[in-house]
Amino acid sequence: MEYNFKEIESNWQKYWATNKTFAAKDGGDKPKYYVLDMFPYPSGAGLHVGHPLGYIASDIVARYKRHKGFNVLHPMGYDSFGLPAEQYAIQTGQHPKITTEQNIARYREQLDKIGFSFDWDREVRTSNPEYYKWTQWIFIQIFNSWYNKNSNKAENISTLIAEFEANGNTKVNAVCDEDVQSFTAAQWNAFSEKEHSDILMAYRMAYLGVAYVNWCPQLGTVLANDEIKDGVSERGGYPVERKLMKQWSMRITAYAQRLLDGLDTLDWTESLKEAQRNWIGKSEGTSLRFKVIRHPELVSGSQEMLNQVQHDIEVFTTRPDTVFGVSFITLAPEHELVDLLTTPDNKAAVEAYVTQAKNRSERERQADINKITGVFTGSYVEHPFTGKQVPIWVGDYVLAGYGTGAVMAVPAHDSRDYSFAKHFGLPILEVVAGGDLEKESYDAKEGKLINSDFLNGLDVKDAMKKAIAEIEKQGLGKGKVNFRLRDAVFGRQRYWGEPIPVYYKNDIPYALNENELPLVLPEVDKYLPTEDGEPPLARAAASWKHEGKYDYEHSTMPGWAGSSWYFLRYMDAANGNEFASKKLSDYWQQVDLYIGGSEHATGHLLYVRFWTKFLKDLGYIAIDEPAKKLINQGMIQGLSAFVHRIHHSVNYSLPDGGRKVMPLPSVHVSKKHYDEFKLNGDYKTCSFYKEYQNIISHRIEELKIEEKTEQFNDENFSISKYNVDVNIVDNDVLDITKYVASKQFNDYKHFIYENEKYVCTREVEKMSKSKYNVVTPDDIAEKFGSDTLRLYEMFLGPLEQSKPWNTNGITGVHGFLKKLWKLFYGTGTFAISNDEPTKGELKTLHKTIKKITEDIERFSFNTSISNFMICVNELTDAKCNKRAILEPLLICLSPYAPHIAEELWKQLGHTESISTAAFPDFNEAFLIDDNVNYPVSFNGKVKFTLELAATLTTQEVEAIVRANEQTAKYLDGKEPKKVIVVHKKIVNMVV
RNA sequence: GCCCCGGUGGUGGAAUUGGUAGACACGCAGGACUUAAAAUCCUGUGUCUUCGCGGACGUACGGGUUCAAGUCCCGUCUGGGGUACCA
Repeated sequence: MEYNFKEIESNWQKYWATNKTFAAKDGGDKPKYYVLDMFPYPSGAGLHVGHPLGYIASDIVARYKRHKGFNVLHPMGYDSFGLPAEQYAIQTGQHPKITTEQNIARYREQLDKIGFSFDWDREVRTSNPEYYKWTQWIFIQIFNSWYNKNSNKAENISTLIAEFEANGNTKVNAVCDEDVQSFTAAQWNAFSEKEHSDILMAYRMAYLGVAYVNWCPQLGTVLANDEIKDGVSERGGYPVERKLMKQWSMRITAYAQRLLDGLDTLDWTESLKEAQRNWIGKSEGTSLRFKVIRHPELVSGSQEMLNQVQHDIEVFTTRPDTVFGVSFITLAPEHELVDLLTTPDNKAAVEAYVTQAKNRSERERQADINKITGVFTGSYVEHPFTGKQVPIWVGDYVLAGYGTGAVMAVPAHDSRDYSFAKHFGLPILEVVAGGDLEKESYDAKEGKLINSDFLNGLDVKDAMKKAIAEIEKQGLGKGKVNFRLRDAVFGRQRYWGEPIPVYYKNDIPYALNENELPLVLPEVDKYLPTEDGEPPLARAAASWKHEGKYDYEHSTMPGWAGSSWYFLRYMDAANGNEFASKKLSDYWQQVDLYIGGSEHATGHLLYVRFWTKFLKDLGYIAIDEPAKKLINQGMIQGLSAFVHRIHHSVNYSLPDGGRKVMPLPSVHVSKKHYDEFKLNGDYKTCSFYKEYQNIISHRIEELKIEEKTEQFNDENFSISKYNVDVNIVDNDVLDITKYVASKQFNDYKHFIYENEKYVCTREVEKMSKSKYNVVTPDDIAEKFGSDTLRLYEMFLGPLEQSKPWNTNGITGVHGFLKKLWKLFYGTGTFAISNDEPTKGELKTLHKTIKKITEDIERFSFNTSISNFMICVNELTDAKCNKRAILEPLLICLSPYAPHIAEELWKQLGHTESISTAAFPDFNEAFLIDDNVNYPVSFNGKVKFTLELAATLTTQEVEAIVRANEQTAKYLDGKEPKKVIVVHKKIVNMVV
């Protein structure tokens, strides 16, 4: 019987689904293991061959762990809210729910074909009200929380209110807005409800606040920093501008330090942890206040202005050691003191500058990042140590949102300050020796301090300590830590997302009660903003109001809301009373292995860690990191194929004196000819010229007859390349029949071959429809079967590495499966022997068990495929069809190629799925060799090998090698200086 | 600019702890079977040199440590990814 993969695979897929073979048990004696793939967004294009790469790897681990006696949780679901479905809805008017369902159905069909061992009973969809009910519930918990710096935890807001009622806010140590006023208990108790709400808002972990946001007009929504790439939106590539807006945000910054510290406990790749560290961006330094010098013209102003001018300018610096090098202060254009400090002479210039700077979009700002702009305010501060006057400038290289929005500029030791100073001719004061300030600033944190009063002679490190001590002693500021991480904007002005469970009564936002959840996404007539710019939810029917009268919040949650806790829902997917019961989340704990793309480094993977820590703080779960181990699978790029077509026309004279240009028949040339032409440029000297001439000469002869002319000149010759569908290219060779049959290329039927084949050129590009280089898993499964697809995707190379999809080697793995099949069906019918295996056969088997186990444990799937091949090659050579060998081998193979393994397992007489079989134990005894093949080298270069008994001691080995006749040849009569014998490894003689 | 990860035959890649570089697979060449093709099987295949035995070279480049380096150290080049006025 032939290896009929189609029948085998569809049979077993049905069997697994019917018997719920891979349903996880919520408890039991077995240890648990949780393998998770990153949540897919079901896009309209379906899966291409790159998507399943990680799923195959995680499936191998899941199946392997089952064999190893673990209770495995391996679920799958869909992150089904999102922009593409909504954009499509706007264009077509079709409800995003419908598109989403269609896309999910297509995904499911494709996933099922690959034979994954998912527990589909636990499937979740973020757009499902039973799911987003709990996303909303978590939002409410976050809304009802504040961050207590004393306990270093999020706590219920009631503990904060109790504190306010007892002591006001003077003793509270909380993460909150910068500008909270202090109040006493008496004041608090006298405040109105609105005032209470406003004050609490400054402390809530989910809060409504005014902030600069990234506004994307084309998408009609705000975006988070991680949703913007190169100044344009990640989805769609539209421009983004800065806009001051009232927005729901999450106080993720409260967790900055814990998010940073937690990384050290995680088994994630270093590059991913680095990316998060950079994104969190911790920097240690000090705050420092500069006293503003009263400018006579400003002093004569109003009393109010006078009071405000007495404000100090506070800066944040990581280089307090360079304080004597300060030669000016720069404020961000948005800095609140800019107006007040600007003298009348400078008013016009400053106002113009500030307006222009504020209106610049993110993209413009990035485009002329090297353009230095700024303006002088006319005011000065006093240097805290020297008492000298230091001018105050405004410059947009200073960011309003970071630190205090003001910097002390030390041009000698900061490259940005340096450029600014050079451009505007400001002084550059050297305070750390070692640089050449004519050329550039000296930013390195090493060297001795000079020109710095009490810091002179100190190293940078010591100077920093001393400077901070002095600043603190004089009350000018204090040591401080700053993070680059910003609070996460949580509202989106879009339709297709979770409604934020909040309503407004008398302009005060209230969270819904838990028993009012879910707040179901209402129907709307159009998926666009309203005429006055309100989000689409404002289009909902007039009855969509809380208690029939109060407006609900009109913005929806961002894409990352639903994916920030989905790993918990899988633990208890059907629970209608809780997001997940404590009992089950205690049982499943955290994800043991998480596989997904590195593009989520600073988005999803940061948010999910944030929510996990939050839920832990409130005692809902026991763990504070979502995933212990994480692997980033590499991207699979497309490998485009090109054909090369000659464009050739001749320009000739007609007998009547006129001229005419006539194109010649278009001819395809194979890769070799194209390369040759590219190299020498003159087609007439190329090797294909003769053949080409044969093709076109007919046409030229015809022209001669038609037009009665012989004068051809001004030839125009070029070769261009065209994308050709990669699915009709096999090992770079074009299937001419299919190519000619394809509509697009119908007209060009002339080919110049090489070795009777048409060879395409190839290039690595992104996989996309327009480049004709998309390969779907369906195509491969159809042609070779899913087991081949699974093996081949793994065989391609290390999981983490990015690589182009190239089917050149796929026949190799397919051949391997056929060869395996032949071990059982060597004679044409199923034949298996119950004989005792030989020593050699046992060695082959146990070598394989050992390698496969090691390979899976270190996620090196490509090498395990090679090891299987070696094993089957050896067993084929030994003509081995013994049950004692083949049965354990099938179990080893079943995580990789489950369908064929199940089928042969059944043929062997088993009635239960192979997935229930225990992984074979490896026995060292079968691997011990009697002999060792010692390579003998001279000066490190191997010259010959000697097969010696393994029991020999190093001394004995040395004696034998010395006595060997070949050794004498290489020693040439000399005594070796030294002989190194590494037991069972190598012999090296130094001559 | 800064940070991270790479660079090994014609190709994908292997070499897990410093111990025979190139496993396995593709491709290519030759052969067997076949009327023929497909499929299958066998042999060879890093480069240079030699009729052959053999010899020399060889893991981006230049140095170093070591009996021994793809592997460790220093410097350079180069590809990919992340990030960017974050004070």
